[in-house]
Amino acid sequence: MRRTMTENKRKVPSRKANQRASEGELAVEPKQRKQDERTAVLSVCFGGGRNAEPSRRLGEDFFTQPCVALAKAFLGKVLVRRREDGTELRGRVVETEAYLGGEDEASHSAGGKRTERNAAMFMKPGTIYVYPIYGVYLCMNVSSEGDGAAVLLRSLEPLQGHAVMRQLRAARRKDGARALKDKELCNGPSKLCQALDVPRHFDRRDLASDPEVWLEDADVAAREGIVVEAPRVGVESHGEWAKKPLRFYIRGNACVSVLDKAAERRENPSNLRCQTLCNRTQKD
DNA sequence: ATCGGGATTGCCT
DNA sequence: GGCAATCCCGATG
Repeated sequence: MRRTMTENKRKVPSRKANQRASEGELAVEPKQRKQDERTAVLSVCFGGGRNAEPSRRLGEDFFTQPCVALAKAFLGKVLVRRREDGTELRGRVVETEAYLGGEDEASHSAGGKRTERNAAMFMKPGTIYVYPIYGVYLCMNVSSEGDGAAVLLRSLEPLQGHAVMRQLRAARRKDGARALKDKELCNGPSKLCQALDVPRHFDRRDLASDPEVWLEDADVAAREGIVVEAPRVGVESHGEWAKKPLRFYIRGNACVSVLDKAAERRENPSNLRCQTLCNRTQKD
């Protein structure tokens, strides 16, 4: 079998490692847990901490809006992952991309193309679309209004569960590699899937009603003027659609995966800075 | 059955 | 900042 021959040589995580990472065998060391709790307290302070509220979960109505509007609306909201042991992992969405379907050549659903893989893109708004990329990684999208349209989640600012996230991410890295900084835990579409333990089989689930993953409203919303609009990442080969500003991120947030300085200057020449939770609590 | 490319990441220079 | 790793999916014959 070819796989067993190459298994040992791989630098990228083996299938076994992936499985391990998603089964939650990883113990959290006491030291890290302590740090985790401290950060969680910070989040509550800065975030407003209205925990008494019945539920901040966003429902179907939220997801039922046009793709670009939803991609922007996602910014500042909090993605929550509840694992089997009850652990809740939280991250603020700081970077998204809109994939419109139809005319959008960079979309998996370009030209209305519908396959087994991308079926979730055509399902009701709020449906999760998880697909594998480059053989080893996953990306998570959420269906919006519009046929075949979906929003790619690109980056999160970790808010709760840093230690678990770090474990999940480290499981796929070289032994002895340096520990990841907080801002590196979820600063990429596949990194956030690893850190929040979002598995492939979440594909076609409903973000509005699923018990293991949901989206929460937050007190710190992305305000007008702090959202940068830039071309999407990694779609270079898709002609004029590659240039359209369909990527959105929170200006100044340290957890954004790829900055576009030119776009930032274009939108606000005065070099405005936005301090968000991430910047204040990141130590690097 | 086979083939080509990809909404990425991590490691090395 | 370059580039290899790695394999699934969809297209094609």
